[in-house]
Amino acid sequence: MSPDRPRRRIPDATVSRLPVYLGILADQAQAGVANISSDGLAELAGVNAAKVRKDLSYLGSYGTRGVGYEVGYLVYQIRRELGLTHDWPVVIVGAGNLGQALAGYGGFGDRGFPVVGIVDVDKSKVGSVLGGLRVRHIDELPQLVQSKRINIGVLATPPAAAQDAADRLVKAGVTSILNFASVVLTVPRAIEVRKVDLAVELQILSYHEQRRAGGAVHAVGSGQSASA
Amino acid sequence: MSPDRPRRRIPDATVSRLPVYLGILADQAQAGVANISSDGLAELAGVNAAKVRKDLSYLGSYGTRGVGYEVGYLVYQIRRELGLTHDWPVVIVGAGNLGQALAGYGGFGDRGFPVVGIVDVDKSKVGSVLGGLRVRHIDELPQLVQSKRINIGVLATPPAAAQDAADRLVKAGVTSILNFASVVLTVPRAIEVRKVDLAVELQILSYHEQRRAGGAVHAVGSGQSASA
DNA sequence: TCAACTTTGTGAACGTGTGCACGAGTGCCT
DNA sequence: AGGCACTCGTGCACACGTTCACAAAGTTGA
Repeated sequence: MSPDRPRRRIPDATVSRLPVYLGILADQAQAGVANISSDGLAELAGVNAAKVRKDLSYLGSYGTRGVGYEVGYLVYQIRRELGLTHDWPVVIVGAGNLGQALAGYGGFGDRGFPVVGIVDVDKSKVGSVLGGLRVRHIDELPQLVQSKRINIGVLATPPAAAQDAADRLVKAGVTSILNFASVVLTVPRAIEVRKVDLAVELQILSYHEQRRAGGAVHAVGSGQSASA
Repeated sequence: MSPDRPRRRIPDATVSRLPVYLGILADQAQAGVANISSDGLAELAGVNAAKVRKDLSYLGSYGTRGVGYEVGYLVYQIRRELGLTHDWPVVIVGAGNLGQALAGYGGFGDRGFPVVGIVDVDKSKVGSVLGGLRVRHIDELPQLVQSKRINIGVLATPPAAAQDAADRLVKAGVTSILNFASVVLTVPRAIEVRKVDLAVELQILSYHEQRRAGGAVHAVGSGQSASA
């Protein structure tokens, strides 16, 4: 089966949209929709239809001209390409405010990323239970990563501790890191890091607010008329 | 005041890096560093030096050739351009797992985005106190936004409730939304939305992991061979 | 003062991403 | 069967972002 190897490189921009398509398509499948056009999917995803077609063309997955794409098949193809055919266990480093919330957040396991461990340096936190998981000491990280075959680490420490935690994750054998700390990490080239920084996001919004205020002025005080 | 209007448009890519530079520069200032070269800043930010110079050139802020940039002045300029010369109060919608964590997370207020309100539809949650703030009912949103002059809303509801919450935020007068729900929001064009989606980030990491496992190999092998 | 050295600011080339426009299949209806 | 309506796949042009390379401008030291 699958004699064709869709081993082409997929552009980063496309990779970051595939999960969005996947979510929408899964919803549609749930709702009993069998087929969807690039136009329909584009509308639901808030993007251009041509972009959807081009994105999907990288999958080697074929739609049917005149009809559209078969939702189920597309879901399968995207899952396959994203490596979602099996679960990816993750470990959370940092059992503070954010770490606790992430551990308790159901959205991870549901999506194929079960949290199988949570560690912290602070020994006073070790032993407490979060989201059904006992917090362990960070020294147990290598053992944990090995035994549970963990590839992905979630970094939820304070900024000051982030680099050390990242080093430990890498040394333990993790190859991808999702970094919530407001810090630029230094890691070996082979390690994939994605940063989620709330402060940065807010500051970008602030930029636009400030620009709005300074730019299209003399609407300063009063309310905004909402449209549509 | 300010006879110079640096009113050029700043590219999106640059805007999203300015907060990173700002964080680093603030640290440097704290540490007593007076000047920094584009090279030095680039290294700390993990980017190319030419990029740093081009980014900073959009500020109209001038470095000194042969010396570099004055850290304090740069901090001031970036803060000014990002609109961080005053606080931006924010309201959190959704007092669930994530909303609670965000409310308790100190990083917001510290960075100039004090959480001045948190609301939820669920009346059983109304009245409880999170991070020193009483949870109010979402019906009080318009009043809250008006009285506290809130421009930025943080959406931390379950996916199903997100669009309704967004509509309410917009109607209440909020003009920027930070969306943590895994949903594509439909809002008036004038509203600025930024999405933070943990599931998407993890799926992107998964793609790279999967590629790592399948790519280097020529193990055309059937099904999925567990890797590593 | 002058020469050697450092570092900025930016023009130009290159690479990536986006969107249009249209040829080429596919299904439906007569 | 043939024509029509629909929708995919993609070549092409354009916009945006990144990086190089170098002149201009400054500093330092003799």
